[in-house]
Amino acid sequence: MITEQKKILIVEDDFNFGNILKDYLILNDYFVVLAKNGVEGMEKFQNENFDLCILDVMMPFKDGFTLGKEIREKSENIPLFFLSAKTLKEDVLKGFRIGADDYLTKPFDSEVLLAKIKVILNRKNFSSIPESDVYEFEIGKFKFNSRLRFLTYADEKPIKLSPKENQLLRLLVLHVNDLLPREIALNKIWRDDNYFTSRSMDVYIAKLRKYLKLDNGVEILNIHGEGFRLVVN
Amino acid sequence: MITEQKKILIVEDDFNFGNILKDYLILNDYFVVLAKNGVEGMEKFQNENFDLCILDVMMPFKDGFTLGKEIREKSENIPLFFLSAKTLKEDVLKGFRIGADDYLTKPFDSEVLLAKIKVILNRKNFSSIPESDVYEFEIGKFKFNSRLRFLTYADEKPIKLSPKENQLLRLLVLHVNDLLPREIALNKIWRDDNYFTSRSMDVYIAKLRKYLKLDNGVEILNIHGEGFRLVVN
DNA sequence: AGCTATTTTGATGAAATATTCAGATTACAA
DNA sequence: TTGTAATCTGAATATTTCATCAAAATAGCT
Repeated sequence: MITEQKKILIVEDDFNFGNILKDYLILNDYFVVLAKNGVEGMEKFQNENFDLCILDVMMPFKDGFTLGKEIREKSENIPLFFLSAKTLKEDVLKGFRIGADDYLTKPFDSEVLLAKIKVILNRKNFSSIPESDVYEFEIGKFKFNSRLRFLTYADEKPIKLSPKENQLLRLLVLHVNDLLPREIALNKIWRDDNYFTSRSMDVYIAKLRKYLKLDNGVEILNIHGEGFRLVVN
Repeated sequence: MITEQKKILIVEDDFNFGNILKDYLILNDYFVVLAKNGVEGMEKFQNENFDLCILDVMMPFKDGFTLGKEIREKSENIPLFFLSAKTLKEDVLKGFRIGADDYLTKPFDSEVLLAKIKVILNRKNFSSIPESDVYEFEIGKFKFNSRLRFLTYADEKPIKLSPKENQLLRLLVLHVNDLLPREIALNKIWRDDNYFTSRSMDVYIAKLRKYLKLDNGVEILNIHGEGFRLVVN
């Protein structure tokens, strides 16, 4: 499925509990990053792009509330759950005042947590239909629709692109006439940069070249050791 | 105050409890309507426009789950809370499966409920998007009424659609000629995205295709790995 | 309760897509 | 020029996703 896994940050100092939770969410098809304290949590949050954060409240050095507040300052919309053994009303309310979307008291049922995660991620999804995303391009005499995955030459009938072909062509177009570094493409499309993914990418470059041959003002050049370049004139 | 009061529907058969809750929310600047059973609740829901529904689960005649399901059929997006003394995991999960946004077990703290209400009503984009209540469509030579669940080809006698067929066709029409991502359809109609719901959706696509075959200017195309596309020319 | 319509589940095969491999060719650097 | 690494591309293989059918389960109705 091309629909990307949602990425969840868990910050939890209890190693065991954190890992169980992590495994459970992974099992349910989420991409999970586990940080074992507030400092590390903030670091990960800054460097990666998450769809949801789950924070333990009681942690040494930097507690969950403080971390939550910092996260809210950086991102006012990211869904935020607190986990805590503190069931005191005052703590719960504090969590919400900070901007939590929910506050789960330990022990909680993992399936219930999962249900809540789904609810909130779906809501976010629907509200932000990325209408602003560009998905129609011109490449010489081609028209390229990366949403419908069509590549159309003049009045010919559209060529259907596979997801990978489509993603790769889209990246090339976004860098048109400029270098698209191998590394970037591999990490974005294959989420990994190794010998095999690199070979795979070569195969897709070959396929795209075949399609683009229709217009000889368009070609994909290789920049040895660097990446590829889509040139249009 | 510039921001209009949000309108909340409470359905609760316990007269005392219902009124206390109502007064508390009014005190906190919400406009509140209290219905004392499921039937009355549905009636109010149909005739007025609410921003949030809070349903007691255990009620005579029509229980909260049933009511919740009916409300969800009418409105995919309206926030829905269940209140219940039933703390059993299975009940909670059932609530979420119906499409609840939260499930509060009695006794609960009113301030916590208030906090949760605020969170959900403040969620960006959500309070104000008027739900599309269009229900008459043309699909090539077909007329499609998603309220009556009829699909009519020219002057033939109308085909009755089942609820799921109807919902799916409606989503397709709303995205006509454009991609309807699997994920979106599954989350909206089945409230879950997994292997089995996905198989189920395929079955319904097949059914719809069979109906739509009458007009060969209309078809449902698959975009591999992405979703479906209703094309009309 | 018993009947009917609807929905889910599971299996199977087909189609589409992705990866891997092998043998060439090309680019680069010493 | 010569050796090595990088790239190219066709073809074989593997994997994922989709279509279809029929049985089982569920929900709705009288």
